[in-house]
Amino acid sequence: MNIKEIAKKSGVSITTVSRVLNNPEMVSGKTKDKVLSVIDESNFTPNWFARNLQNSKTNVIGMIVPDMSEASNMEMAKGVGKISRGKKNTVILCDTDFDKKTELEYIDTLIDRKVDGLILVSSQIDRKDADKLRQREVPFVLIGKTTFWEYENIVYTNYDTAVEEAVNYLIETGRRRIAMILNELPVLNSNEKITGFKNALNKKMLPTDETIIFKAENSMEGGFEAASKLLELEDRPDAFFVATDTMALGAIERIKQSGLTPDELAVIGFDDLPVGAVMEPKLTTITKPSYRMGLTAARLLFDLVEEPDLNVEPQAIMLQSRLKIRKSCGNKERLKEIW
Amino acid sequence: MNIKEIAKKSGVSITTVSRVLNNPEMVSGKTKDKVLSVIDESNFTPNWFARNLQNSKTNVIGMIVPDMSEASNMEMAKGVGKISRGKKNTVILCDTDFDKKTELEYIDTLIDRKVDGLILVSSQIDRKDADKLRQREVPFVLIGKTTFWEYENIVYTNYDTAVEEAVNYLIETGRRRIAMILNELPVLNSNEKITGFKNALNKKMLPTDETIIFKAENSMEGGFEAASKLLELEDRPDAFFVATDTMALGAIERIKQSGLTPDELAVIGFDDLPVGAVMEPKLTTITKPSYRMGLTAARLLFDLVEEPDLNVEPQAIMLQSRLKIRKSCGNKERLKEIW
DNA sequence: CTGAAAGCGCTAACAC
DNA sequence: GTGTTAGCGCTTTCAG
Repeated sequence: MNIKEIAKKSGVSITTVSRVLNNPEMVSGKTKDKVLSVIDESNFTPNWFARNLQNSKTNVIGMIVPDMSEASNMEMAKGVGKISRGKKNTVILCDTDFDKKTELEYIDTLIDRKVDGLILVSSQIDRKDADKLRQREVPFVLIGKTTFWEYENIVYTNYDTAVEEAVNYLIETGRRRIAMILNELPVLNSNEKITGFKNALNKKMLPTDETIIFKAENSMEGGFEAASKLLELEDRPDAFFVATDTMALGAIERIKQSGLTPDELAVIGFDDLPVGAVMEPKLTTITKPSYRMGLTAARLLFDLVEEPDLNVEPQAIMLQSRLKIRKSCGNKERLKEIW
Repeated sequence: MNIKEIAKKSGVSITTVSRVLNNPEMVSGKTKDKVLSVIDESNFTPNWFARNLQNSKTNVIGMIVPDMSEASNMEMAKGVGKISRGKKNTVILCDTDFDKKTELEYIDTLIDRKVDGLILVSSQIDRKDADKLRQREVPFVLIGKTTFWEYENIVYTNYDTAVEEAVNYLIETGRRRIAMILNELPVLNSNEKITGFKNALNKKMLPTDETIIFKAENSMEGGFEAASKLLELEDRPDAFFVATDTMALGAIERIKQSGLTPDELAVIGFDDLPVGAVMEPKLTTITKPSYRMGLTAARLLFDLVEEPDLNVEPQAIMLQSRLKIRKSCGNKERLKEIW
């Protein structure tokens, strides 16, 4: 079923059918109705490829994430999907498994597919890659900072200051030897967390002890093992800042085995996984507005797609992460806990 | 940059260029090298739409899931992505938010986009929809049973007998009044779990008490509230079978508040979320091979895509779910616990 | 308001 | 081995 047959059945030219589809206001009421009814009963939809051969928009956007099994990435994807659906767009979602080469390959494939725009989450591309991307004239929006984010369209959250706030809280509630358990990937995100961590210590004139900053795999096992090593230290820390809730779950499990209480050893995580609210002790964590970051990034992208000439300054939009204090830090007396 | 320019630069016809791209064995070594080098330095990639206008394969498959934030769905997606990537295919992933209308819309859009095949997870389509789909000649594979799965290509797991096994375990360890907390969505999956539940009771000649089968929203809050109501019953159950781990987390939180121990009130969940292994008490649950289901479904789909004429009988592939016993059921003496 | 005709970039008969 | 040419299904000038 193609436009030609529709034209024949309706007794008009293919041009007219095409216009009914694309510029209905140019067609008289009667012919329009006739053509529409024929289209309807033949249940015809125009060939997408033929259409796009003429180089209009494809109504497809690409989204690349490092890991689909990370809940926060999928929250973002839901946000993006929400907006896209409203715009009658589809989203191609790709998972790079944290591999930069894979990311670049996906970008190529997607551009081949002539996606109208790209959303890159925790991207590993560098400035050169970004410049190349710009030459290809595909608008793109980053979620999460990259090495060169200053003049890009980007939606990010304040990993650094959020961590700083958390560590600050630990210090203010009397902790003096604070260890960090850090996810290795994505690198940048991890670096930012370190920065926040050190800033907090510096500002309070506390020494930074690099030997109690542990890198670990972002899994419960990773957290468990890192915690094990930290607990065996002679000069045992009195608090852990753990850079992801997933690792924090493992760390807490290990701490429970050791018999230490939150008052003896505080733990703060990062991500606000739902489970943190029901575990024992409930996990103090940092909550990040993933879904809203997805919404925001998609809206920004569609602005770029729809008005490519507007040529506004690149937008850097920061959405706030914030500390959620729960029992895993002890201090019952000063605790207003939130589910 | 198009094939014509490449042809001119290489001093050959466009046909030859096309052949270098698609049937290199038909071209002599020298011309091939020449053309390839030109292609390379012009960094040209053939227009995907023009190519697909001739109706070959698009190398894109569609995958539709009810909810991207469900971990098991994303495990499946990872499995599908793994296989697709090996086949140089891309995957369009869509989230229906459990809405049948949305699912049908996505199916239409994807077919419009001429995807080579479709993977439908926990699909809500009925036999009529499936027949329509078949008329459109797009191969599809279901993951998880539908209302009419008998003669379809499908990868599923034994929700019913897995639940039966779990409930059986409860009975054999002395539980007599077993309540069920059930996710409402996806409906079919939920129905199967009920079947397994009732079968277990029937086979042991225990009465089924419909008043202690509670439907709940699949969230921790849903589980928490259902558990609350169940705990207030005069004739309090001595075990909960909770149809998802997420709800089980909420239920256990509520039970802990009540002070009851696993020996007084056993809980079994379903899904084997990683967190179940570190919570207190560790959650007895049913583990489902999501990733492998994704792999298997994708392999099956590509078989259909690559050999559409083979016309083999539809394949129904069952991958086994199994019970993982941990402390949330009490019975310390008979427990071999697994992380 | 409508139609004829020229492409869009590529593939695939069909010749040579 | 290579080139000529006719489409694929649609949009878009350009003429009526």
